[in-house]
Amino acid sequence: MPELPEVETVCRGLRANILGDAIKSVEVLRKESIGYPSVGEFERTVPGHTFEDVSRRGKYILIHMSGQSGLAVHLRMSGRLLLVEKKKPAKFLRVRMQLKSGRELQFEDMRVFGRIWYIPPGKTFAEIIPTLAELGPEPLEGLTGVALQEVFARRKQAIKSALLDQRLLAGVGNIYADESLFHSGIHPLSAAGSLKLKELERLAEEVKKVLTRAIELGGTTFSDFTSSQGVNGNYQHDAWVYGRTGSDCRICTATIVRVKIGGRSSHYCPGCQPKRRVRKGI
DNA sequence: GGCTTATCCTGGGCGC
DNA sequence: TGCGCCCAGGATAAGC
Repeated sequence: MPELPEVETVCRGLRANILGDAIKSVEVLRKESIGYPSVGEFERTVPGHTFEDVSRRGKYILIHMSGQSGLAVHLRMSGRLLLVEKKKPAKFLRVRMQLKSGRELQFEDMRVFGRIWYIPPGKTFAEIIPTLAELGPEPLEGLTGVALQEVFARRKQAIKSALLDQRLLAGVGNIYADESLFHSGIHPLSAAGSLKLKELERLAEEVKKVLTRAIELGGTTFSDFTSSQGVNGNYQHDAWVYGRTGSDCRICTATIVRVKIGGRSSHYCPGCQPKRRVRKGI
């Protein structure tokens, strides 16, 4: 499940390998994978552009190209952006871009939730993808407890749900939300707006630590994610609660529990994350 | 406006 | 072995 560390890992891989290369031709194998413009226009317009830079905003990969144009990619659930030397057939290949270097940039996506947008000259990424403008602060750009206090103010929803809301905080997904809450000792059902500044300061630090650690390890590979070179991440071996339902906590030996919060699986340790100001119901 | 729930999609796991 | 059901989850729309 690509979250900020996985997307950052892909961006770094692309930045190190595709700058200066150019797109020779494009083939869209699944029309749903193209967010903008139409498939026909995408295939006609994108070829000929040179890759100039790669950046990231939240979970969006932003590829800056020649002529003030760009490509935005969201991997969603199962998307993979792969740079391959040989044109090997991929089972879930949705979009393929042949590059002048002879390599191919492939977009694989088993569940077809991922999207690629072309950003035409004169337009900004946010003009084509309005949700980009609504994203919350970047966790790795100086996130503080005060900043969290501002975005969570008066919110009654569970802190777990609030952390997943990209308008409040960009880039955090299910895995790292669970891990950050565990390291902060905060119960996932705690009302977001009820947390004290001291708790939020610790949460801000743990979010940064967890994300930084995950980036160092190349992301998490539970099922679908690999880097742009097809290399699996290693964070899953570092997880303390995510995917450890029924296992003993490594700190207090209580049993890790899994509950549904906002329709998402949430993992926590009842010993290390005691209930306080917990919302009614799940 | 805030919050919850349903929907999209498909492979894998599980029970029968 | 094969079938059917459920689950995973990011983003968004719909509904309360």
